[in-house]
Amino acid sequence: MARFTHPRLDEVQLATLLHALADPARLEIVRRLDDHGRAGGEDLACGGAAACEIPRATLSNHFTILRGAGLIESRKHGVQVLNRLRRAEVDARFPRVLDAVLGANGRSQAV
Amino acid sequence: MARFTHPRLDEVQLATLLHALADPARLEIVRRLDDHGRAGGEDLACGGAAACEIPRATLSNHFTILRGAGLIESRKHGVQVLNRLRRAEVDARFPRVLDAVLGANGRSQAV
DNA sequence: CACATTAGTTCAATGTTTCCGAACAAAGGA
DNA sequence: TCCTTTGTTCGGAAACATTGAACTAATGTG
Repeated sequence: MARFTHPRLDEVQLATLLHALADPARLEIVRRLDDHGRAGGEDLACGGAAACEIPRATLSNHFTILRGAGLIESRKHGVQVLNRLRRAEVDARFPRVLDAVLGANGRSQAV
Repeated sequence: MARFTHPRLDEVQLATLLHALADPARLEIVRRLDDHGRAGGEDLACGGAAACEIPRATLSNHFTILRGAGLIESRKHGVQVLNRLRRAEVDARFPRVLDAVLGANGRSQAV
């Protein structure tokens, strides 16, 4: 189990970020991490950040993609892996994109 | 050659929109259509909206994806197909998303 | 300490998308 | 009529996503 690798955000392309967000499950994960972060909560484990119907192998893959896009940072903590949104860094690199994507269709509108 | 079908934007999911934007070639097409629209220009033919190195079959596919995401409207005009960005409709459905995506990495920053 | 449990990862098979050359179609010219 | 230009469609190869099963690592528990 290799340690996680997190890209610097200036290495991340816009298309990569958008691709990571272009999936309902991953969008949901990012939303939960964002909500959780705003509420001042601790980082979320993979299981807690996603809907439970998703198979674990698939989930693991989703988190890998989110990491690769610079969207989340993961660290091991006991049995679990805790994740947090790299909000500030993403905002600095792609201003307003996360706000728009999360806000535009946050909870107010039908998806 | 069937007539093009354009979805209503309330039928389009955020993930679908993001997926359509999550490709450098398509992002480039959308940027050009946007620039062109802002400049008050006529609609752009498929060929004119994209980098010429892309094979035509691939291009055609890109345009199909953009249409399916509600991002562009296409109409036949002689031999060519003219395209325009459905800016107002996309903005109404997903406020700020296009602005952020096009603006955040428009021409000022390195991609 | 041995054994079980829990949370994720890796592997491998399968399924789905994407890419693109080649053949095709339709609209104008020459 | 035949040629050219602009896209589309087809079909096979390549790339990517999904997921069950086997695995690993941390941490209980008897």
